[in-house]
Amino acid sequence: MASIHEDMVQKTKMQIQHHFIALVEAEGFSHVSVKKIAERANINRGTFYLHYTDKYELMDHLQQELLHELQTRITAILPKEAFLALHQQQLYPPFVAIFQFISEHANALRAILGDQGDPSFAKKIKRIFGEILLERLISLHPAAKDEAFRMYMHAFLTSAILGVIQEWLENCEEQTAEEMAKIHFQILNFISQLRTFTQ
Amino acid sequence: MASIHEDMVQKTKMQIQHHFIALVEAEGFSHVSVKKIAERANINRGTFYLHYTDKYELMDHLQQELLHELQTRITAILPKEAFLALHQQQLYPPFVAIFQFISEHANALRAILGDQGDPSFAKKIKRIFGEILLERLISLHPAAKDEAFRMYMHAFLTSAILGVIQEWLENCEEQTAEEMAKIHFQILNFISQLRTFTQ
DNA sequence: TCTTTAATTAACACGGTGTTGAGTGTATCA
DNA sequence: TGATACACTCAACACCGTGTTAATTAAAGA
Repeated sequence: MASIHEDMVQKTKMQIQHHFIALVEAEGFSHVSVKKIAERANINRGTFYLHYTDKYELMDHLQQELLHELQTRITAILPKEAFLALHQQQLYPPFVAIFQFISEHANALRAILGDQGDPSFAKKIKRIFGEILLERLISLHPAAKDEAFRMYMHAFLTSAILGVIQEWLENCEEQTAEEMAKIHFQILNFISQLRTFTQ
Repeated sequence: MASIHEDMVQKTKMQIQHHFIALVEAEGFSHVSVKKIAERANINRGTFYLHYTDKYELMDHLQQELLHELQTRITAILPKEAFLALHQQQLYPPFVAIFQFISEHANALRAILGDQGDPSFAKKIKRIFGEILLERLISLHPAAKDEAFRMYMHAFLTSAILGVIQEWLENCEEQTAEEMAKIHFQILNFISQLRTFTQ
């Protein structure tokens, strides 16, 4: 086992994935062709087809890896503790960890969530955010019995969170993960004071 | 003037646009080909190229029309009056008008903003929402001097608003434009009460 | 040494692209 | 009524990326 053949396969796959990400980030998924990937990765076009059937399957594979990693990190968040930290103006480490993960995979995420990316991936991320984090929160509201309200509340908050992440990625992570967590807290504070400012 | 030739051109362009929208909604922009458009619209493929150089130019044209219409409707909103209406639990007509416009062009917007749509269009809409509506609001906050905070606050709110619109489009507008305006108010109320619920 | 396996190479049919040149039908105008 | 202007049709063209195939090379392990 662990033969050099398997190592070779892994190495080739890494090559393909790396240059695929770079190409999607630069030109957008729709303009990426198997031919270009092969040229950049210095492999024969036929070799690509030994590992993936499609550029679509490759994208899928990449997305599922990222989603799975994200999911485990989001699951680690305990809403009560998170809000406790918010009130005490303290950073909540599992929250920071998510921004760190995003920072580590900024290239891939920028490619998928960027201007020429895949809206369906954004939707999957929103679903994960929502299922794990928001359901309990939203259900506290009296209007939450209303199916429509829950649905749009969900869309509002998950889109907002993802929007901030996308903005961060676009700015090439000029802020550190800690700063992003702080900014999120500031935003939540601002929103909860909206009434004061507009009266 | 107003010759029958010009009428014919208009009719053909309408045909092309209509079937283009239907195809993008059904299969996603990347899977739409000029060939398919021509087949559906019952025109010769060559005729398409008499009017547009590309499927990309066609998409661009469609987007610019929608953006321009949206912009005029958003400009009609006066933030002060809007928030006055919010506090008085009243509907603000220019706000409702925007949801009506979206409803009227639901097919095209679903195609462009949907799962297989164009993320760059979403970004353009966010910019319009932000430039016209949010700048004055955000600048009221003490932390607004911080460039980064303004930027992310902007991303947060515009993404949230657009997210609700996208959810509405996905549900094939089961809610009326008035209901959507109400739901937006409910959401803002909920957010401003967040502290209460989490204490 | 012989086998296994990843990758290479070149060729193939297929399908969409964008362009061309010749031709059709209809409305406008002299 | 006949000329002409114009939108559109039709068929053909070279071009490019796709996905598949069969034959071949190179390197590792038994």
